[in-house]
Amino acid sequence: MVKNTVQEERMRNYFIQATKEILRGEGLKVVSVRNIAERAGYSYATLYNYFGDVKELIFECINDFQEECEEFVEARTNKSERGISKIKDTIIAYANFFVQHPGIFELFYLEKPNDISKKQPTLDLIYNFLDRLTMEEWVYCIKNNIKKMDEAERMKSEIRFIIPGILLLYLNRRRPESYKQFSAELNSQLDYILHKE
Amino acid sequence: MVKNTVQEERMRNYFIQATKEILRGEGLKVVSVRNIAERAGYSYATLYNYFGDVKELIFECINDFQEECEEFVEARTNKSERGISKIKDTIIAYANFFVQHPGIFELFYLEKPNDISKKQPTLDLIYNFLDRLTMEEWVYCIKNNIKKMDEAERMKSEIRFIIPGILLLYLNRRRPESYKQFSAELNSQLDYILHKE
DNA sequence: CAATATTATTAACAGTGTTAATATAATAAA
DNA sequence: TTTATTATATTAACACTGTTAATAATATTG
Repeated sequence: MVKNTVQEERMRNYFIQATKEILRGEGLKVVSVRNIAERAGYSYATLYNYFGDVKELIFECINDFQEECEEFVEARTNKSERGISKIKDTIIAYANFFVQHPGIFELFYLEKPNDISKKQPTLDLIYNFLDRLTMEEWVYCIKNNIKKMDEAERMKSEIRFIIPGILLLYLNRRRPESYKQFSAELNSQLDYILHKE
Repeated sequence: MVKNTVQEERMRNYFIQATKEILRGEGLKVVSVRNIAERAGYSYATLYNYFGDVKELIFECINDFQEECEEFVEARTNKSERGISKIKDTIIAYANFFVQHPGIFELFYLEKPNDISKKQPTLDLIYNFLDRLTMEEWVYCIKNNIKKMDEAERMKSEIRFIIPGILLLYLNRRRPESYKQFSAELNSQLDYILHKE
């Protein structure tokens, strides 16, 4: 029984890895049951022995990608000056991760699960992801009297919405048109949000 | 030649109206070539005599829906107190339009055209839509020294990103979980953005 | 080794967008 | 008015999509 579960988990992982490869490379639009299965080395119907439907499989990738995103951000901010400066760098790194992997942005924010109620924990992870990435530094800021607690909360909630917003418009609507403009806009927004009052 | 163009425009409109009906009712996921054509009273292949592909047709609906949204907002704000108060009401009405028509939100912000370069004017319309809806009141605010020009610009650009962001998370990720919470969050964000400094 | 239970595969169904060949309708010329 | 031409609409077909049921292959147990 235990052994069975291990094998089952292994199989699930083959499909998850295959899906991740396609998502990272060609993007969400070329993710298909037959496509995934071929890359995993199995028939398309085999997939249904391990996942209820293809959306379930696709959403499984979110956890893995969050870890990758975390590493990506970590690698780009570990030398940042502590406090607001590091928070800003973290958010910029977070945004750049999605600019480099627009397919993952689609997965995180655009793709709808078949049964949204079943994916509540995953949706919560997405919603609170930036909070989690910056939490340590916010604590640092409050402890060192750089920001007050309610001030920090306000900024966090503003950032929670503005980052998906600016990414949505840039990645999905090409506004602003160039990365340079996007980057400048993001920088300006963050400076304003983080330094006011 | 002229007559021909008129008829052609009439035909295009049959398909556009059919598409709009489906979008408003069942949403983007049930929009299909055969579905649209049936509702328009034509065969599915006829559609391709008037539109290059189905995405082109779908994007044609954006103009019409913008007008509807404008009327929706107008009807809900014509008695608002002029100035910041009316700007806030306008933005809330704008958001509520999409809450009541999530399919139209998908169309405006989520759906990707086949050839994004061909849809630049439409994408610009979307990007500047809220600006257009609030422009008159911003002018009013500046003229009456309620806000300075650069202050107003900052607020406009903040709103440009935060509104799609909060709508994206609520409509696509069910965060926050209830409309009441969403509404409170939106209200709080707007108060903060519009009244600071 | 034989019987059973698991797991993987193929075939099929109902969809999707799109194109080419065909049928129908409207127009122009005789 | 009848014929020839052109424009428009329709059906058939192709290559996809997700999903399920029946079948084939494999592994496990008696």
